Amino acid sequence: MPSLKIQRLAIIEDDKQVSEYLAEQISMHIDVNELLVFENAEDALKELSQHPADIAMFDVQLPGMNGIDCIQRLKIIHPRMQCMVLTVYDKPDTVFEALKAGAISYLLKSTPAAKILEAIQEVNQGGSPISSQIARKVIEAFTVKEKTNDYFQELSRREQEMLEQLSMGYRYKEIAEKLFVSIDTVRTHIRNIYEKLQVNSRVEALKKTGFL
Amino acid sequence: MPSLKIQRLAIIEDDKQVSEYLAEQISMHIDVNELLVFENAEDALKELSQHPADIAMFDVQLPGMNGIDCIQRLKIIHPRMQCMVLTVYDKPDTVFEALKAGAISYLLKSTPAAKILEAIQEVNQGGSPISSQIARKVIEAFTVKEKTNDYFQELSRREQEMLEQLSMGYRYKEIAEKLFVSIDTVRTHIRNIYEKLQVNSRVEALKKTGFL
DNA sequence: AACTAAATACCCTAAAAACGGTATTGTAAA
DNA sequence: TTTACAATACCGTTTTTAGGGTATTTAGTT
Repeated sequence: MPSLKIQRLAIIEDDKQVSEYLAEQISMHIDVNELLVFENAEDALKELSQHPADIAMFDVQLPGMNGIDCIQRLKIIHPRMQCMVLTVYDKPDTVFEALKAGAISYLLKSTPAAKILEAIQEVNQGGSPISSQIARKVIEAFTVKEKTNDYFQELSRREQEMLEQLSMGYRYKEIAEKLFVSIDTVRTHIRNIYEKLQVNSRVEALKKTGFL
Repeated sequence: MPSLKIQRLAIIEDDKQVSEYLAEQISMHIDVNELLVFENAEDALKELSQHPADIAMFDVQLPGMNGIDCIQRLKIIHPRMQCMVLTVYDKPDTVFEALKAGAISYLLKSTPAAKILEAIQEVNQGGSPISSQIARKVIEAFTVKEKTNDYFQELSRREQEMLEQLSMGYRYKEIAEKLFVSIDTVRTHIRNIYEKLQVNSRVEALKKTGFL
């Protein structure tokens, strides 16, 4: 793997043994200009808000603010900062929270050092290394989520058109004009859509059919 | 990694060079009882429907039926069969189709042999190895909730929360209850959101902030 | 100390959406 | 041919949203 240079890399980890070992391994094997180590999320947030790192590796459990909340805040300010999570927690909730917060990599601490170094390189090259146990959880959640789009198929052609118009933010009156029907026809179609989808508002209908 | 025994492993690949090389590598390094090689999806489907494998590795592009359709059919009959995809395609659509069909692993053919062998072991142990480039696409699709949208950033923290609630399909009354404020407060926030975003309906607001 | 933005809350009105029933026409399937 | 459904349309009523104005409190900034 070609080792691209990394400008600034940050480690946020309260266990000094871990952070020191990581820092040592990283500086030995990876070409990093600046290597920052923070012992808590607050310090990291303060510094990285001002001067973002290219890559930041977070522990989840930290004294005070946890790593995930810290990622969330930092990603708002610096969306291009690549945040990795390195933790002992493999609970699905924690994983999804981290990914939702903007983490691009999720590794378990049981991962051998060589793999972690490899993962840093992969992140630097636009990859998204995830422990395979974690990946399974993500995929399982993903497949469940994607299946719901069958609802759209159950609607009639005209109903699908109506829903598309709704997704574009038009009002009943506007839809009626665009599709050359009366406003009551639009009403009826949408009522039937809600009935079929078992919802009672536009946003719910759009959610259920995958528009949202 | 402890090498658990694999009873039946199948390779579905039309390029004989690839399949022979894979078979050789696998039989050299992994403890497999039966190693089956199929040159097309039809043959694999016929045999594996009757006698499923523990793990099956599919190429996507095959003469006749493609690997993904084959996985889909097989997973209906044998849900516990672990299907891996090994392909040159990293198009998001192909990846999602494969995962939706029930594939539990998605690797690029550029992956070195050692990694592929490792991946087989991981699948055998309940993991879900995915090339890190692929993982990024999955994660990005999974976290469509990218709040890096400029308009979204212009809103205050509370306004962002309100918008999130709207995106979940809640009514003002429900939002008020959930966030422990009066319905009038919700109204005011949403009025201010519309003002800032220059829109005049929920769906427009959700579109503009990237929720839709 | 004055200013500002954010969060809270109340008032009112008009427009839009949701929910209900019913009916006609055409077309396609049983 | 009867049934079923899709698409059209009209009649209601109630609830929800959108819009406007105004005001208080708190926290942060100048």
